[in-house]
Amino acid sequence: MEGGGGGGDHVQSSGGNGNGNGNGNGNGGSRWNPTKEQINMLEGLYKQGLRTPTAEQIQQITVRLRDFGHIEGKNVFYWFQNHKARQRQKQKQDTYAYFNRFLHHHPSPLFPLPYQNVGCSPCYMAAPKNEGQLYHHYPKVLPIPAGNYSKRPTLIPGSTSQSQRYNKPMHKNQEEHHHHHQETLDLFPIHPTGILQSRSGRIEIDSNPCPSSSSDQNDGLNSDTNIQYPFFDFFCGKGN
Amino acid sequence: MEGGGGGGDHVQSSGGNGNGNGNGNGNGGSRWNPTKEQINMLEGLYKQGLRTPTAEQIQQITVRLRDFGHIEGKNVFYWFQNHKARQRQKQKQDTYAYFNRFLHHHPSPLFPLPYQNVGCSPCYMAAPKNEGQLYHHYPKVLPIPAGNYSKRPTLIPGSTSQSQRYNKPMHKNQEEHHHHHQETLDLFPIHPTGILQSRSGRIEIDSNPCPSSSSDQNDGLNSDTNIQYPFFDFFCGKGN
DNA sequence: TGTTTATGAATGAAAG
DNA sequence: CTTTCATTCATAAACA
Repeated sequence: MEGGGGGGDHVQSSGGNGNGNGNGNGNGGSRWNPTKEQINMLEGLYKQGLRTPTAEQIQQITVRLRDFGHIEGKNVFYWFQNHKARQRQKQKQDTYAYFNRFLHHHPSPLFPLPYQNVGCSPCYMAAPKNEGQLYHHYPKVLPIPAGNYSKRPTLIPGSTSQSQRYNKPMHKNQEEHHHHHQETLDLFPIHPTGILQSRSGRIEIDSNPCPSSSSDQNDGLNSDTNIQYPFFDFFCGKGN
Repeated sequence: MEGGGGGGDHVQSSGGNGNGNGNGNGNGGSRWNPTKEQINMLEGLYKQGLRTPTAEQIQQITVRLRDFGHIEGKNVFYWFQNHKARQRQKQKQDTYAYFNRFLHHHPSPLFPLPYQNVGCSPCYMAAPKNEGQLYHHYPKVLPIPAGNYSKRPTLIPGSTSQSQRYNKPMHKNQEEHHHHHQETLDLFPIHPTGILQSRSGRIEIDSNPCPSSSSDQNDGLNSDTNIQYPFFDFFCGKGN
């Protein structure tokens, strides 16, 4: 939408065609190009209130829409994401314009002022420009005191006292604290020969060349599933 | 990776270093824009098994990557978070798609059987060039075909599952899967009156009275705007 | 056919 | 860790 907004109407004649999609088969690699039917259905769902379908819903929708042309789950997902975001964006502009007018010259009291909180809260209320929807958007609270990111000082459950986690992004201050110290040794040892055995924080140098736990799922789990001894390899440019 | 969409391919040959980032110094309002080298290194670490670096590791990595452009600890932190989450999402979607096909043979003359994988992994899913890799985890295949697949309505490459609790909380009893008449039932119910249950949070399958947990902050609409009961209307052509 | 608009895709950042 | 939001890139489609 950055384009600014024209009146474009992507009418794509997918009329009776099974798929107006160019990549229908060859998988051309191009991006998904929804057919008119698909768009219609998606919009219908959106209008009905669907905004963030779950994975299952997405699958179901995908299956349904597949009758009208090639489509994948991610297409549906992205469609909703984009549509929602752009609707919001549009509305934001409208809201802005609305207030703009309002602020400039106070019109008569008969215009549909959303609520009473005009100008009381830092957040702006969406203009009443609902397309006959049952809901309105934008309750959105204002940007918070953008302080530091570490709002969650909690250690990862299960993390050992020693292995401190990177709770949250910190201020750009402390990170550069130390200059190039040699503490990088742990992670980026320079000696090609040995693997360090000290486990700094989470890095765990395991002499075991083949950890059995490679379940992707648990990777973030508290266990030290991540064995990253080979770091030095990577950074030393010597794969092995 | 960045190639596809957002990241774009801003070829920022970070060669000259300095920083391919736009936010150089002026306070940089922009977000971090990783250089190719940075991405490569991060991916290398990821492939080596690093998934949730500790604060220290993040520091070290940051310092190292800084040679290739501006970067902060939080960038590294977020990168790993996102990368991991998205890898997982992909996997999930694949899983869904897989089962989806599995459950009901989709008779699509147009689509050859093997189109399963979403062709989206521009970068991260690069070819299996694990030369220096000691092990990689890409479970890709799903285990447990037995049934218990829907442990949680997670998402697709981004699908969103908000109120996951509603999805299928009643498995406890049935232990194993169940008859999926048609996965579409949830989304496209056929009952004529579906509109009763005001707010089923998300699409609700069986008459589970989901609590009014408005946990989802929603994408912007305040109330649980996602009312999707009328889906059937739409898809049945009756609603409106 | 070149320019503009609309929108699919991706991903950094952050909230929950 | 999970989910959502915002921003940006890339490109098909519409337009002149």
